[in-house]
Amino acid sequence: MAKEKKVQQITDMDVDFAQWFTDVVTKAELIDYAGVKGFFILRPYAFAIWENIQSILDKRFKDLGHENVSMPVLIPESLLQKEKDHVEGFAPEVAWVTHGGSEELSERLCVRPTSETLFCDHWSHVLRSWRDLPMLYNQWCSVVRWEKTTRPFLRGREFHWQEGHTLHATREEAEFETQQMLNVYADFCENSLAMPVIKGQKTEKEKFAGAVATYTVECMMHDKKALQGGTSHYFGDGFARAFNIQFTDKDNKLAYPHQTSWGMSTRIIGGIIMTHGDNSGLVLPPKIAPIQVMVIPIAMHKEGVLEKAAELVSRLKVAGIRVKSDVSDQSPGWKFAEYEMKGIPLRIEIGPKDIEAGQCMAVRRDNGEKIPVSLDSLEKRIPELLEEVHQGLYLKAKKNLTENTRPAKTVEEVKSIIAEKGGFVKTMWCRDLECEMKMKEQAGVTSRCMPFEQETIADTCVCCGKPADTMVIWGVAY
RNA sequence: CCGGGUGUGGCGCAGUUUGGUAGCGCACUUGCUUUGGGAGCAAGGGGCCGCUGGUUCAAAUCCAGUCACCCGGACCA
Repeated sequence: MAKEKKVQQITDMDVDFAQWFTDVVTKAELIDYAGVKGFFILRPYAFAIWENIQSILDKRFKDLGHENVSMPVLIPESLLQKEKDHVEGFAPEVAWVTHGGSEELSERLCVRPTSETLFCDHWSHVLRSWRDLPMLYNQWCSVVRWEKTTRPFLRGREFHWQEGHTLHATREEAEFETQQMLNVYADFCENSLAMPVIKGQKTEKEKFAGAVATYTVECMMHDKKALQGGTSHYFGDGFARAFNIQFTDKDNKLAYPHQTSWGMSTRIIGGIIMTHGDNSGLVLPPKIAPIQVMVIPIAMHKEGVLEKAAELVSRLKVAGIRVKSDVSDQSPGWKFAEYEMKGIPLRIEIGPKDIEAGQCMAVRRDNGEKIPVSLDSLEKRIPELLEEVHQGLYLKAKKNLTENTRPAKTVEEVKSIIAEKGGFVKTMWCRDLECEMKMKEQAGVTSRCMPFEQETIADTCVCCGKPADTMVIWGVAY
């Protein structure tokens, strides 16, 4: 009976995945819709997740020598225009500011969709010598892109992200940086978010506007669609030339620096939800969960229960666990369901019977397993259990990715795999844009990436049959 | 941008066909009893029926317009 009531609250994910997602983001109190289409309020619980993501990434960036800065929110039109490919890529989806107060501006200003042009303009002012390099900058901010279709976390007209921008003396250094930051994202996804990734390079068609090369970590969601987890671009010196960024090198010659940028956004929270969530709601990976352990006292009115619960909380806090207890007068069953909805990785039940037995009951959110934990070993067992939840989530997601990535040799094969099973398809490809377009038209898939870990599926392109030595992962993307 | 859907206490909805005192469930407040999977009883509070105009003695309901959001598609680093 209780079960029935529970599932009535949110749509079954196997019936309507999109509706399930909407239900979860609202019922777990992550977002609220704002007054303007495509703008979302990140409620405290969602922002706490983002802050945990920020603090882990920010530390890694700084450990690698990056510094945080803040660029303006507005870009003059003339500045945006400077790099041809870049403006072509972004102009259709920028928001314009045309008035200051009641006065029309002499030049319209766009709300930044990304900050390459701002960094470039700044660097053209301050860069002098090879001794100034590398410049390793990052900023945490929000950007605006006037999307037509919007969804919480996945596609908003405003979204929060970090954008790293770096400037290097040589091509080699910049390329190294690009790969290094891609690896930071891959490691973060796998070890902090329990989301397995495929690392690879984007095709010409899918690469960033103005980049020489774009790299990505691609994730597979529970519904087998693809989500880009993070992205890292190598720019060569194209932007430097367009913005006239030059430095005097060791030989006293003027040179153009090589540039990178890389980013991860709040979209990854959508990825977390769609990777780990289930029909009871959200499931958060322990490393970024705002509350890792929720202590629920049972039969609170009984002597000593509340005191014992408070003792567990303070012991776990000292042990470095993000822990809370719920001593409200809701029934235990209500609390169980509530904190499952909110995705808290571990629940601890403590009642008179437990106290008598010198234990508490830990319940894993990922698989529902109930584990008696001796109160003596609390500080040791709870972190272990959190790690086990992380592993459990990772392995489940990995299994989903592996089992739903299939090789194919013909377009027909791709088409039927996508139609019948979904997921990723790996095929050989001749690198021709025409074949890539055909895949979209005929099979409804876009290229996700050319994985670093290449395999030989066949000798010829899946589409045109010409000789091909590049393996591409195809899929339907968010 | 195209198609579909929805706007009624905080949330979810009924009421609209056939105009006539604005209702239900959850949530909220107070009290008592409960507490190992969404507790029970009792008493309460809370509404420009998205907005604008029209028809009418009378509009949540009919008509016209408009706005917003959701879903799908197209589009989109």
